[in-house]
Amino acid sequence: MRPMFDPVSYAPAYLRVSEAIRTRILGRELREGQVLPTETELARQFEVNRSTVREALRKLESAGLLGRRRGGKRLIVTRPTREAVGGGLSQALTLHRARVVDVWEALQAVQPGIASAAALRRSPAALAKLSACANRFAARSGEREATVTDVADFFDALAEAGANPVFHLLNEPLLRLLKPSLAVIIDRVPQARVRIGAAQVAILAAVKARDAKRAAEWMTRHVRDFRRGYEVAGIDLATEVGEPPAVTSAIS
Amino acid sequence: MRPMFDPVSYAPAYLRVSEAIRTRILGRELREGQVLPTETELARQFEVNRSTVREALRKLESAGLLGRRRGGKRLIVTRPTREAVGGGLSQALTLHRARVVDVWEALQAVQPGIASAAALRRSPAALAKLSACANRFAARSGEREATVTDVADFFDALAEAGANPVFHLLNEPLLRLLKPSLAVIIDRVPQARVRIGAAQVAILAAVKARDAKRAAEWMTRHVRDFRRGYEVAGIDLATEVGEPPAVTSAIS
DNA sequence: CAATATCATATTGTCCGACAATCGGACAGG
DNA sequence: CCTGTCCGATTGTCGGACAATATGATATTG
Repeated sequence: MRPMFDPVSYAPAYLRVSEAIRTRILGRELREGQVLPTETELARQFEVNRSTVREALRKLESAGLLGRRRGGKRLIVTRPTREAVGGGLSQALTLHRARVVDVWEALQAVQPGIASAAALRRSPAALAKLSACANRFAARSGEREATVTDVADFFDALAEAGANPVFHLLNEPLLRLLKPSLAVIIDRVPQARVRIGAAQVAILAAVKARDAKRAAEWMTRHVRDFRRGYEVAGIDLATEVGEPPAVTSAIS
Repeated sequence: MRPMFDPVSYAPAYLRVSEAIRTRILGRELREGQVLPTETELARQFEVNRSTVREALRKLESAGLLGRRRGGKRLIVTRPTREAVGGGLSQALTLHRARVVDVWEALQAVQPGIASAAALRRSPAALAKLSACANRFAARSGEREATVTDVADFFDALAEAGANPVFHLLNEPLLRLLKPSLAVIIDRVPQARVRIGAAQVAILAAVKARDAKRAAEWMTRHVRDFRRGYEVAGIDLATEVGEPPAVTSAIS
C-alpha cells in the first residue's frame, strides 16, 4: 500500500548549519575568496556549539566549497577545483566498478565534441597552450609517467580551449581514470608515441584552422587508436579502473 | 626562480583519520553495507578524541562514502549515489558559471554516445523500463514539473540501458541542470511535447532494434531540437545555470 | 511458537570548557 | 628593505558530560 505519510524528516544541527552556509555560497551571497567568520563567531550566530560548527565546516570543506590559502588558518569561500571534482567523480566511478572499456567509451563520446568546441572557440592563448602541450609530448622520450601526463595535459588544454566549463570539468575524471591504462600502453606498444603525436599534430592543426569537423574526426580516430592500443598491449578491457591507493592528498 | 624546497606538508588529525578510512573503503577492505565501528571505538583505535573522529566522519559522509540506513544511527559504508555525485557536480558547475548553452553542448556530445551504447547492450528489462518512460511521457498532459521529470527519466533510463556506469553518472548532473530550462520550453513551446514524444518513440524503436547508428542519429536530432526550443522559448543561451536555491536535502 | 511489548544498554548528537600551536599583524632595529 | 620579536586571535585537539534514541535482549501475550 502506498504510505499515507512521508517519513518525518529531521536533520542534525551540523547538517542544518552546513546547508545554511552552502545556500549562501550557492546564492553568491558569500563570494569566492571571501573569508568566513571565525568558528566562534559562527557558533554564536547559529546558536550552536563550536564543535557543531566545525562538523558543518568539514562537510563544506570536503565538498570543495570552503578551503584555505596554503598555510592559511582562516577558511575562505572557494569553488570546487577541477581536481577536487574529478577526484570525487573518479572515486565514485571506482566504487561503481567502472571498467576500462566504460571510460574509453565515454571518452569516445565526449572528446570529439570537445575537439570541435575547441576548434570553434579557441583563443590565441589557448591555442598556444595546446601547441605547447603537443610540443612537450613530441620532445619527450622515455619517462613513462611524464609522457602520460603530457597526453592528459593535451586533452585538458583542448577542453580548456573549448571554453566550456562542463567539458572541462567532465574531462578531468575521465583523464584521471585513463592514465593508469595509458601508461601500460605507452610501455608496451612501441608505435604508440608516434601515433599519439601524429594525432595531436592533426588535431592541433584543425583547431588552429577553426575546422571543427576535421578536429572532431581526428579526435575520433585518436580515441579509436587507444582502443587498438589496449588490444595490442593486452589490456583486458573489462579491468576495473581504480585509482592507485594513497594517491590522495593527506600527508603525515 | 624555481623554489628549492617543496612546502612542508602537514595534515590535521581529522584529515589523516578520514584519509585512512577512505583508503580502506577505496581498497575494498571496508565493503559496502558494512557498519563502521562506533565513534568511540574509532577514537580509541586512532588514538584521537571522539570530536576529531566525528570531523573525519563528516568529511566522508559528505563525500558519499559513508551513510546510514533511514532512521539508522550507526554509519555504514556506502558508495556515492548517483544523486550525491550529480549534486556535487551540478553544484560545481553552477559555481563555475556554466551556461545553458554549455550544458546543451555537453548533452549534444554525450547523448548520442549513450544512445548507441543503449542500442548495443540494452537488456530486455532495461528496454521495458525505457518503454515505460516513453509511455509515461506520452500520457502526461499539463503538469510541467512532472513532464520535465518524465523527460529526464527517459534520458536516465537510456543511460542505464547502456550499462556503462560512466555514462550513467555523468548523465545525472547534466539532466539536473537541464531541467529548469526544459521546464520553460515545455511551458512556452506548444509543439515541444509532440516533438519530444516523437523523438522518444524513434529512439526507443532504434534501441529495440539494436540499431546503434539510428539511435545516435535520432538522439542527435532530439538534442538539436532542444536548442531550437531554447530559441523559440526565448531563453538566453548565455543564462547561467543554477539550481533553484534550497533544493537541497536538509529540513528543519 | 510467533508476534509483540518492555526494558536496559550502547551510541550518537550536542554542549561546555580548556589549552597548545601558530597565523597575522604590529612594531622595532639593523 | 629585510629581520627579529612580540601579542592577540583563531584553529586543532582534548576531556568530560548528558539527553535522546536506536539496538538488541528479554519478557509477555495470543
